[in-house]
Amino acid sequence: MSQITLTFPDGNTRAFPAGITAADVAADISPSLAKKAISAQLDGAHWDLAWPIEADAAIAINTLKDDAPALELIRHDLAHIMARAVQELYPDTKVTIGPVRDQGWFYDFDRTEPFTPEDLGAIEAKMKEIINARDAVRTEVWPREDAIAHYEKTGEPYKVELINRIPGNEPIRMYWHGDWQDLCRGPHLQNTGQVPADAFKLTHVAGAYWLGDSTRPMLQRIYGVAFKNRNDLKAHMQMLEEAAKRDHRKLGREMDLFHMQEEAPGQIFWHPNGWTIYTTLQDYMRRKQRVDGYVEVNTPQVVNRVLWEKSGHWDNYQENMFIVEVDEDHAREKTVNALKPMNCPCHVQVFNQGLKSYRDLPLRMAEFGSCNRYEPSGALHGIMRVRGFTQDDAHIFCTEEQIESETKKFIEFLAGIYADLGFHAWSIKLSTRPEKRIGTEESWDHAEESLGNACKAAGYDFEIQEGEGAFYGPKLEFVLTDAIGRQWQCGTLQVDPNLPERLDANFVAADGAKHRPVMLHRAVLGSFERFIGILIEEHAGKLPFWLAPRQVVVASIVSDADGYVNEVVAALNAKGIRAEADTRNEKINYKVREHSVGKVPVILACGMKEVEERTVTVRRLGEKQTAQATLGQIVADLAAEATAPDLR
RNA sequence: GCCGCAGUAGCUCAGUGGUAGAGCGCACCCUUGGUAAGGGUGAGGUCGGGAGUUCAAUCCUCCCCUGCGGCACCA
Repeated sequence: MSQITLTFPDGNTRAFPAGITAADVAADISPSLAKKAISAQLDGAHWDLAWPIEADAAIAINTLKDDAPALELIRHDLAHIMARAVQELYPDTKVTIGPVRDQGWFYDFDRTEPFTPEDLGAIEAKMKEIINARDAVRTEVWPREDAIAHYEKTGEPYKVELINRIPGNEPIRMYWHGDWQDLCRGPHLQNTGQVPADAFKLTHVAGAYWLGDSTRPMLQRIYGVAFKNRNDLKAHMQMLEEAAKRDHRKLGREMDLFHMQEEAPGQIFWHPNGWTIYTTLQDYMRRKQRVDGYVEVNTPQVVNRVLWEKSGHWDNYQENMFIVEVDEDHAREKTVNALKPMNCPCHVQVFNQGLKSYRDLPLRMAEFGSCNRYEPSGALHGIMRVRGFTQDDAHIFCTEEQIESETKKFIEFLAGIYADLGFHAWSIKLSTRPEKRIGTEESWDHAEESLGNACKAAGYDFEIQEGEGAFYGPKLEFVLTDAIGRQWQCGTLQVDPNLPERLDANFVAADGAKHRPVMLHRAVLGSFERFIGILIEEHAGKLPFWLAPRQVVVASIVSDADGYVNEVVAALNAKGIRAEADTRNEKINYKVREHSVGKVPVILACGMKEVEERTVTVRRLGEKQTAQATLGQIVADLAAEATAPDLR
């Protein structure tokens, strides 16, 4: 029998017979390791303990202490355990796929009856039984035809389809624990008992299309989360509670920011408090854009279909547009218009007015463009995904040679804004040419290279998303990470040579001839509506002072102080600070609680002592301690604090 | 759009085949209280919309609308 050499993490090497398993290697090291072992890394690849090793390799034995492989295996085997539990409880159920995902896994089932929340409890109990049975996991590589025949016999058509989709050179691996059987590439734990029985939870059921294809059957997907121990599970459940507390829909109601109602689904009724955030943010963005060399325009909401036909939206995007038909007097046919779903075609119209010279480029044309899109009903979500919204949109008309420098300039612009708004963790993704595309390979090469170079020149790394670009050009996406670790794609920059072509935009170059400009579609926030939703969740409603809709409440402790309270409010208002008086017939405890719950950053309390000394007692949101300040001092301090970051 | 679940007072929710209830909020009164809910009284509901079953529907059935969780979508 031939020998192989395995190298251990400490650098030692040993010879073993070829075909030895990682389990044997672990047992050879120590019986305790053999028991604790869950899998191995073989030349970096995740390797099942039971798989034979046929060649020289670097090997490391994983135990539950190794987070990544441990969680991977726990979640993966729980998917199988859940599928077995489901089939034991509901034998008419057909299994499909069940991958590891996020903090857990899901498994899709085909069953006529819907799963109920009570069913989840029963499934969870059955899973615990299976774990406690400590059934050994066994896998075998089968010939493809045998596996297909097996699943045809057992009535699992989805498995047959999966096998047919596995590339020909890959082994068909059959999996068992107990008598239950599944198809799976592995690796797996040694037995079901290695899964912690108290660190997982089934979370919810939802519909999901087979293979993610909306033309295929809708399956039932059960989601679960799993960790290495009970405490981690508990921490995860607490994180979910925290996210629920931060939900902008809940805070929006509590802080009286906005509401939505069924006569206008996907559109927002902004209340005074919410609109204050909106306009404060918009004023800030407008100042930033002016400083950065943008011109601002405003273009029509309702535009005849003729323009949308020229721009290509009518063909490609019609089902997402609000169509407005107008029956004009004596007209044979109704005039057909659409609410603009985006601003770019209108911006080209502005560009096309008059003759443009190369000296006009780059031309940075911004609009806080109100757009309406008929989003699918299932996509709507609070103010994050709506049908009526305003983008911080701009189009940079430039030459191909200017793409790189304009992109670099934009990245720096965006970085400054994210920093001002308190977002320090963000990353860039570069989406490259998709399979279905227009344009020459040379222009794609140049555009992709320009975007990549611009990132590097600005000092940022980027991740490539192969084939994810738009059909007309590559794009950058800017992704924020929020306070509780969630990611939000906000900023974007897309290279577009297509629309100038379709709408016949041109400029006179130095050679005296007409040339086609390139458009860079770009946004920093994305939409104000969505970004404000993100801000609310990021700060759990406790917005920075300059953005807070109600910045200060001045509260009287006794009614004899009411006059002085009004004087303090007037002094603050005179400096542009959003301050209100609370002179209601309530105790100071009550007022403090109410305004704390309402996320007012500063409460100034005034009793007779303050009236006599012409001071205020300052209480900051989230702080138990109070401080004294003179009236003049607090007005000056808060005025400084209320200044937007770009004006400091 | 698809699958599932839900819709009762401004908010959070309970409830019943015989036309509804709590807490908070709101209004008024008492109370002038020093940093997260002082006390009392009162007003407030076409039980999401429509149709059906029934002597009788907020409750049962069907259709629609909206929301929630996913999926698909996000040019």
